[in-house]
Order: sequence, then structure tokens, then C-alpha cells
Amino acid sequence: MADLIDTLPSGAKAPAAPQRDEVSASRQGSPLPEAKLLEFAELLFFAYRDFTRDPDAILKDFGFGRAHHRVLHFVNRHSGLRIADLLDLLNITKQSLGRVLKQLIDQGYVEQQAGSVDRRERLLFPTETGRALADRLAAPQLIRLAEALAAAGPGSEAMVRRFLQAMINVEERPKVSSIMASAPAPLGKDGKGKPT
Amino acid sequence: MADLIDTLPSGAKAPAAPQRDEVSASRQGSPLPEAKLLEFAELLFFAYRDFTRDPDAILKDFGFGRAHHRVLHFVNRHSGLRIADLLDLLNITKQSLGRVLKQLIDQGYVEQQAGSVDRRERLLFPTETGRALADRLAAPQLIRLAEALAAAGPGSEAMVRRFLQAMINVEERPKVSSIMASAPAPLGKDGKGKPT
DNA sequence: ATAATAAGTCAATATGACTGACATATATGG
DNA sequence: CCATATATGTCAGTCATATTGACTTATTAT
Repeated sequence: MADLIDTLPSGAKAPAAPQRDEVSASRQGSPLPEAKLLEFAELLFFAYRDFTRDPDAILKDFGFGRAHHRVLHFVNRHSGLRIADLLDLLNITKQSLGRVLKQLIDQGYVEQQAGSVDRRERLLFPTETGRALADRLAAPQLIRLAEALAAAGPGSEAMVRRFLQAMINVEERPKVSSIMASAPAPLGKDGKGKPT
Repeated sequence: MADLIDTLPSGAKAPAAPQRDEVSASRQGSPLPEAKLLEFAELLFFAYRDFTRDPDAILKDFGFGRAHHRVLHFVNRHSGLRIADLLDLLNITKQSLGRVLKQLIDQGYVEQQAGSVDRRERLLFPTETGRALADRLAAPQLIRLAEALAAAGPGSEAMVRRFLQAMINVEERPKVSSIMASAPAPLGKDGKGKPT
């Protein structure tokens, strides 16, 4: 209960005593007052809100929602992953995934294929159509990201990357690293490597 | 339809020709290939997923959802704003807002007060309880942000800020700036200044 | 054979969002 | 004073996404 409040109470407080692992946070110049951090929280809210806005609009034309986008994205970019991998990545339940995945399969955006070693597994691949839709959904987001990184200035790339990585839960980072490593070589259906 | 695909087609393409306003994106060192940008998209997804995880868990104990958090946050941090301001900021409909706002008011987290100049307006203020809950919800997020900025390294603050600002739709930026300017002076119920 | 695992499915429920219509209070302009 | 515009509140119906829990089927492993 009060633990969180105690950690960072409202009125006047230590601006955010690190207590996770990157205690390196303490060797920082200025103590980053709460007000400044709140601004970042708001900026992140607005940034993410607009980050999803363009693809959401496209999806509506297809009768899809954001959930379809997420599934299609991961199937496209990390093709060959299993249902279980997807569940783990998206942090949703089998039922939630089942519905959107079924729609994507029925409408020809995603294909299943029994695993060759373990035939219980259903490996997921995008169809040509699915790849095209995934690219189309990603396009405005990539433009936005490229512009934002440019606006942030030279060197922002590495810095923003570290920032975003550190925003991820510690225990999730290995999972994220592993899925990122399984990204396809620039082109094509290769890059299988189901994320272990 | 095809405009987005043409802008950033799938196979092999210009990595994201800027076309909004910060055309300054073009004077950048490396052209930021699509694969790298896709990594940022994934990182942002995971970062935001975990950014909302802690408060979501707390909210559940109160029978609230993320929508309540957003409303409570803005009411707390920019107290005295009007319903219309909130609708505009959150980009939701009056009905969606109405439900969560009603709950917050009925349960004593938010208070309404008729505007002194225009009594049709209902200015929103947090109660003491509301302030406490807002702080508690923000606490884990502020810790996370402080750690992430520390992990990103010195100077990351300004850079990440520029990045996030540039991620916001151009036409939304004035609105965001204005609401940020209306943040309360470090403490208390002052900082009214309803965001024009 | 038996147990464990991967996936698919069913039923019931909750939240947050939507559209569209309409009611009320207040303000503003003639 | 009256008509109209504005800010808010509310009703009814719908949809998308998510949940929990239980159960089935296919396949693998012991």
C-alpha cells in the first residue's frame, strides 16, 4: 500500500530514488525533480497516442483493430514464431489472441504451418498480402520515428534506444533482446529463428 | 490508399523520406534503414507496455482502469481544466469521458466547480484523496523514467524530450505545449490557468 | 500406457471506446 | 425579452479488446 507512496510521495520528496537495478541512476548530475519527470510521462503519453494513430486509421478500413496490427507485425517481422511466443510477447491471453489471429488467418493475412520437429507447434508466417498490410501499417510509424530521431539531433539514435530499453521491465529485457535478434535479414521470408 | 505504400514501400526503399515539417531530417548522417526504425517501433511498444503496467495493477485494486488514470492525472496536474479541455487532450468522446469522470466524482477523487466567469463550464479539481491516488499511480512511472533517463546517459534528458515532442502530431504540439505550460508550480492547488 | 505440452475452443464477463440523439443551463446578440 | 449558440450531461445501442476458467485434441515424452 503505502510503499509506493513512501517511495515517491507527493508533496516534497526525493525526486525518484532508484531502487531497481540501474542504481547507476544515482550518479546523475541534476536530481530530475518530479515535475520534470511528469512532463516526460505526459510527453510519452502523447507520443504513443499519435504513434498509433496512423495505423489505427488504416486498420479501420480493414475492419481490424490495434490487436491485429500487433499480431501481424510480430508474425511479419519474426516469422515462424509460435503461438506461445506471441502470447508471451503481447502479454495477452490465448482467447484474446485466438480471435484476432483467426481473423487474420481466415482473411488470408497469416498462415500456419505445423512445426517440423514438434508437430504440435503452429508456426506463423505472413502471406504476401499480410506482408503488404504490415508494411503499409508500419510506413507512417517509420516516417514518424525517422523524423523524431532527426529532430532529436545527431547521436539521438543510441541514446533514445538506451532510454527505451531501460523503460522495459528488467525481467522482460532478455525476451525482447531475443525477439529482436530474430528479426529477418533485411528482406524476405528467411530469418526464421523462432525466438527461443 | 496506395499513397502510404508509395511513401514507404516494403521491399527496398528509401528509408523514410521526411515529408512533414522537420525536413531537417534529411541532414542526417546515416539514412536510418527501415530495419533499424522497426526496432525502435518495437522498443516503443514494449516500453509503453511496461510504462503502463504498474499503474494498471494499482488501478485494478480500486476498480478503475487506465482511462481513470488519464483523467485523474490531467485533473491533478492541470487542475481547473474544463471538460472540453479534457476531451480535447484525451481525444475521446464525451460519453467515454463521462462514465469514468462520473465514477471519479462519485467516489470522491475529483470535484467539479462552476466557472466563475462562465458558469456553464465545470472546472475540475482533484480532492485530497484524488491527489494521493494520482501520486501513487505516478510514482512507479516516475521511478521508471528517472532510471531510464539515467541509463540513457548524461544529456539524454534534452534529447529524449526532443524525440518525444517530435513524435507528436504537428497540429497537436501547440495544444500539448499549452497544457504543459499550465502545470502547477511545484506544489499545491494553484496553477489553475485553464489551458486555453 | 500415461502424463505433459501446444494449441483450439466454449461460455460468460468487463472495460473502454464509439455514434447519434436529446435535455438542461447559461451566455450572447439583436 | 427572445432566439440562438455553447458547455455539459445523459440515454440507448454497439463494438473491440481483454479477462477467467474449463475443456478438447493432437502430439510428444516418460
